[in-house]
Amino acid sequence: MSQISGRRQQILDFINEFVEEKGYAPTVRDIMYGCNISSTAVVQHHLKMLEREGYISRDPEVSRGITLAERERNTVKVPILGFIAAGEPIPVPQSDTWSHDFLDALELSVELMDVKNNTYALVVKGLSMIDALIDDGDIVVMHATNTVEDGAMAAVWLKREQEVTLKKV
Amino acid sequence: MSQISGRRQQILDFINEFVEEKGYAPTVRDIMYGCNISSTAVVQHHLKMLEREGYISRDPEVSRGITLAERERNTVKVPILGFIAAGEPIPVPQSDTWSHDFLDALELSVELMDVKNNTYALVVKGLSMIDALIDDGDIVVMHATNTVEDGAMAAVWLKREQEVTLKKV
DNA sequence: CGTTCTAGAGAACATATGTTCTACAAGGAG
DNA sequence: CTCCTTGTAGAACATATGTTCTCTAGAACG
Repeated sequence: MSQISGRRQQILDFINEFVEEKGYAPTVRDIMYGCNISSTAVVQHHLKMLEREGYISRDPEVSRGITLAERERNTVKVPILGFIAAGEPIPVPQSDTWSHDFLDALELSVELMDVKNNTYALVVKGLSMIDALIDDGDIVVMHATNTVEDGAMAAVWLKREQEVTLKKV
Repeated sequence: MSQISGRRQQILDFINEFVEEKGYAPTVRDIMYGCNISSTAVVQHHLKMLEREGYISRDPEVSRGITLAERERNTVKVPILGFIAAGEPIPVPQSDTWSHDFLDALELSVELMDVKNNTYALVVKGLSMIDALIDDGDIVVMHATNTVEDGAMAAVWLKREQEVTLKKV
C-alpha cells in the first residue's frame, strides 16, 4: 500500500476505521462526509479505481457491500495444512494445495506479524523439538521460502517475532 | 446459546453463515428468503427479540446494520492488559479495568479455545518461566477465576488446551 | 492551442432496505 | 370461553444508498 494517491489512501483508511468501529462497511455517503468530499460521484470514482487495483471488493447494488481485500484487513486467515513430526519429512506445500485441503484456519493480526500470502500453519506432533521451545500440540506458523528446492523453512512461533529455523526435508 | 426457539437459532445461524460468506451482514429480506419466512415483519420481530436478549446488535435505519454479539462471533478479541514478570505480583484485573487500559488485543478463535468474558492476556517478561515452556516475549492467555481472593490463575498457552497453573500474587 | 485524462461537483433517479400497521391463528392463563 | 402472548402474514411507506449523467478545472502532452 503505497503507490496510491492521497485521496485513495484517505478513503481506504476511512473504510478501515469505519469497519473497525462500527462493525459494518460505510456507505458511499459515509465516505463522502468522512473524507470531506462533496459529491458521491467522486467517491464512486475512487471506489471503482480502488476495486480495479484490488484494494477492495464491491458487490453491485448492495448497500454497504464494500469488503476490504485481505491484505488491507487487520486479520488474515492462515490455513492449517497438517501435522509436523520429528523425523517425518514435511511435504512442501505446493501452491495448488492451498486454499483447499486444509484442516482449519487461524486468524492472525497483521500488526503482530507480517503475514504474506505464502504463509501456512502446522500442528506439532511429539516432543522432539521441545528444546526449541516447541511442544506437542503447538501450532507453528510457517513462511514458505520462494526457493522451494532447499526446503529450509522458517518457523515462527505463533504471535511472536522470534524466528526458529527448522531444518527439514 | 440454547434457550432460544428454533426460529431464532435458525436466523442466528443464517446471519453467521451469511457474514462468513459475504463479508457483510444480511438485510431483513435476505434473512426472510434464507429462512423461508414470508414476511419482513416476522424477521423484524425476531431480530428485535434477539437484540433484546443480547445475541445481536443493530443500528436503526442502517442497512445491513446487524452485528453479532461477541459470543456469537467465531473470533473474540482478548485484551492484552500488560506484562507479567518473574517476581512481580500481577495486579489482579478488576472488572473496571477491562474494556479500557489495555495495550492491544488478540483475536482468538472460539473453536480453538473457549474464551469466556473474563479472559485476558499478558506479555511475558524474562526467562523465569522457561521451564514451563514459557519464554520472554510470549503471550499468555489467562482466565480470571471467579474467586479473586486466592489469586491463583490458570495460564493457558496461546492456542493450546494444555493448562499451566501459575502461582502468583 | 487543442486533446486527453483525472479529480471533483451537483443533481436526478432507481431500488435496496428498514419500519410500521393491520390481521389471523394457536396455546396457555384465568 | 375470553384475554393475552407469541409467531406469522401481507402490504404500504419512508428513507437509505448505489448509479449515472452533465459540467468544470487542471495537468500532461504533442
